Amino acid sequence: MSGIEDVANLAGVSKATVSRALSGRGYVSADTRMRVSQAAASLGYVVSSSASSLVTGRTNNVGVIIPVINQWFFGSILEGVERALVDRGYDMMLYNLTKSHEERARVFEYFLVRKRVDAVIAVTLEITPDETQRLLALGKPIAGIGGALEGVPTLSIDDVAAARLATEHLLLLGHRDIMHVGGDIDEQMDFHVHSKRLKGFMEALTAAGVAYDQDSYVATRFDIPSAYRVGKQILGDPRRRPTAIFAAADEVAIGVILAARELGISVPDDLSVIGIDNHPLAEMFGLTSIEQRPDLQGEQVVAWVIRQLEEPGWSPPASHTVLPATLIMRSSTARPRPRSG
Amino acid sequence: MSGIEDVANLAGVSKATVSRALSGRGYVSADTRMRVSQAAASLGYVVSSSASSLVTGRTNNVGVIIPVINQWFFGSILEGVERALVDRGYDMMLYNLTKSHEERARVFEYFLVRKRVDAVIAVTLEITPDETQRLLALGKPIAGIGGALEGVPTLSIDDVAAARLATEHLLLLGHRDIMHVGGDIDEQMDFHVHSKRLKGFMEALTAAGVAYDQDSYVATRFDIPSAYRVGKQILGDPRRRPTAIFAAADEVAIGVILAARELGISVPDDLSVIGIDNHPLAEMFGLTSIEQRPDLQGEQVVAWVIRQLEEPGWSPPASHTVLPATLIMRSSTARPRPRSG
DNA sequence: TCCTCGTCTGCAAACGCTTCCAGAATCATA
DNA sequence: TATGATTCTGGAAGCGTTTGCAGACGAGGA
Repeated sequence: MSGIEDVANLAGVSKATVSRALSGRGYVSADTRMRVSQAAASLGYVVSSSASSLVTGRTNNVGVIIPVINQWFFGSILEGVERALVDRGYDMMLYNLTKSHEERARVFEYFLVRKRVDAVIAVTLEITPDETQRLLALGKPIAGIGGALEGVPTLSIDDVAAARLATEHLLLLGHRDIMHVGGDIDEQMDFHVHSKRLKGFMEALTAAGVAYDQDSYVATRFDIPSAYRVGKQILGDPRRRPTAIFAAADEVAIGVILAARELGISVPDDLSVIGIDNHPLAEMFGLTSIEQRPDLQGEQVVAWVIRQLEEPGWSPPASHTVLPATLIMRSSTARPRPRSG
Repeated sequence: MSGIEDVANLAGVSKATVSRALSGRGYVSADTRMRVSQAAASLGYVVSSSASSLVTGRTNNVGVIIPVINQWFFGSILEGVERALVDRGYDMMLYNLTKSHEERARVFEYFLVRKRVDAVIAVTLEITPDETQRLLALGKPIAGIGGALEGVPTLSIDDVAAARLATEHLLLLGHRDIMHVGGDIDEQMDFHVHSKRLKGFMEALTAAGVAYDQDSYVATRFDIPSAYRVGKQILGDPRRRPTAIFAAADEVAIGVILAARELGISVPDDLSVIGIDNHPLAEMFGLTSIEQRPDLQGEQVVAWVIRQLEEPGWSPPASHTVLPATLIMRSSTARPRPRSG
C-alpha cells in the first residue's frame, strides 16, 4: 500500500510534483511526468480518494435516490444516469428508498449529507424543503426526475397532458365508453402520478362531453400480472365491458390485453387499449402508447448537476421542465365496432 | 459548514471527546454525550467521511459491478445487494459494466481500486486473476455471483444441472422431440451460461438415449420479443415443431408461449414449455420453471464481504458455492399428445 | 491512608493528499 | 548582457478527523 511519498522517492522528486504530474494540474516537464508515471505504475500506486477529497472538498461522487429498481421505467433511468455519470468521471452511489419515512431520514442523515457526495439526484422522490435546504446549504446541487419541487430543477412528462392525449386518441376514434385502469390513488408514490393520470383522463372526457362515473376507473398495481387480474374482472363481465381502456402504464395495458385475449375479446376489434411509456414490450403487443424516454431523462438530470459542479455560476432551469410525450400509434386501438344493439 | 472544532467549542469539550461521543467509541459520560449531540445537532454538523476514512482507512463503501440493470435477474440482485448493504450501514457504489474490456479496465483503475471502496461484488463478471490479485493485495474482499473464480468466493445455481433438471422433466413426461431455445453461444456473457444450459440439455437427452442434432437448438436473446420472433419461426413450420421446448430463461419461455398462442398451438396440449428463473411473470403464464432467487444471492454475497470486513480472520467459502434450483411445476408442461400418425 | 482500577477527558500526532508561495532554471526579447 | 516572462520544482501548511497516551478523578479494597 504505497503512498505518494514512495512514488516521489522512487522518481526522485517531491510529493508536490508527483501530485501535479499525476493529476495533470500545474506545470510539470514532460520528462518528469514520465518518470513519475512509471514510478507510480511500478509501485501500483493509486491516489487515495479520501485524502484527495479531504483537501479538495470534492468527492466525484453523486448520490442517486430511487424508489424502485426492478421496473422498466426506473431501471432505464438508472442506466441513463449511470452511463452519464461514468462518462464524466463520476461515481454513482445508489440508494433504493422504498417507502418508510424513517428509512428516508436515515439515509439522508447518515449517507447523503455525510459529505460523501457532490450532488444528489432524486428520482420520483419528494424531497422536503428542509432536506433541500440542507443540501443547498452544503453547496450540493440537486436535481429530480418527477414532479415540481421547490428550489430544485426537475423534469418529467406532463402526466395530466399525457393522460389527456391518450384519452383523446380514444375519443377521436369514436369511443364513448372508456375506462381507465390506473394506479391506486391511495397507494401512490410521490408526486401523485396516479391521480394526475386519472385527472387527465377525466379532463379529456369532460371536454368531449362524455360522462363518467366511479365505475370508469379501476385501480391496479403497475405490473402485468396485477393488471391481468383486474382486466379479467372488468372484461369478464359483459355489462361492465367498455369499448376502450386507457391504461396508466404499458405494463397495465399489456396485462389487460392478455386478459382480453384469454377471454376471446379481440383487440382492437372488440376493445381498444392504449398505455403510457412505450415499454420495450409495447411493440410486440402492437400496443398504442405515449412514449417517454426515462434513460434520456436520467442523462439530462446528470448533465444539470455536473454542469453546476464544474461550471461555477451556471444554473439549471429554475423550475420544472416538461418533456414532450408523443403518441405512438400501433394496432391496439381502432374505431369501435358499430353498436349492434 | 461547521467542523468538529465548532461542535467542541459549543459543547465546551475537546475535538477528541466530540469524536468519541458521536462515534460511540471509547468512554464518554452520559452528560457529555448529550451536550455534544445537542451541539452537533444545533450546528447541523455532520462528520466528513473523507477525513474519517483517511484516518481509519475504511470507506464504508462497497463497489458493485453488474453487466445489466434493466432485467429481472440483475435488477433483483441489485435490490438484494442494496438492501443488505444499507441494513449494515454501508453505501453501494454501482458500476454498470457492459462489455468493452477497455471500459472495464478504466473502471477498475480509476474507480474501484482508488481506495474508494472497502470491498467489491462482481455480478456475472469474470474478474481476471490479475485484477483479483490487486484487490486482495489492497486488502479488499471480493465476492461474485456467477461461475467459479480463482481465489474468489462465488455463488450461483449449477447451470448444467438446472438445464438437465428441466430437460429431464420433459423427458419424464414422455417427450422425445425436444428443442432448446437458448442464448447465443457466440455472444454470451461471462461464465458461459449459455453453453452450460445447452450442455445440460444435451446431457439429459444423451442419458435418456434420445438423439439430437443441430436443429435441436436455436439461439435467441434473453428477452420476450426476441424469443417471440424465434418462437414464431420454429413453431410456424409444422415439420420443425417439437412437442416440447426447454427455454434457457423464463423470458424466452414466455416469448415462445406467446408465439404458440398466436399460432393457435395449445400449451401444454400441443407443446410443453419449461423455463428457468421463476420470473414474476411465470405464474400468470402457468409456466413450469426452475426457481432461483437472485435477490437472496445478492444478500448472500453481501454477507460474505461484510463479515470479512468486520470479523477479522473469518473467511467465506474458499471456492464456488452451488445453490439449489428447484422445479416448480405449473401448467405449461404435460405429457405429449399421443401421436396421431 | 494508600493503591488500584475503571471512567472520563484533552493533547497532539498521524492519515495522504493538494496547493500556495517562493525560488531556480530556461527562454525570448530588448 | 540585462530584463522580464514563462516553466518547473520543492517546502510547508492545512484539509477534518481518529486514536494512543497520559493525566485527573472518584470509588472500592486492603
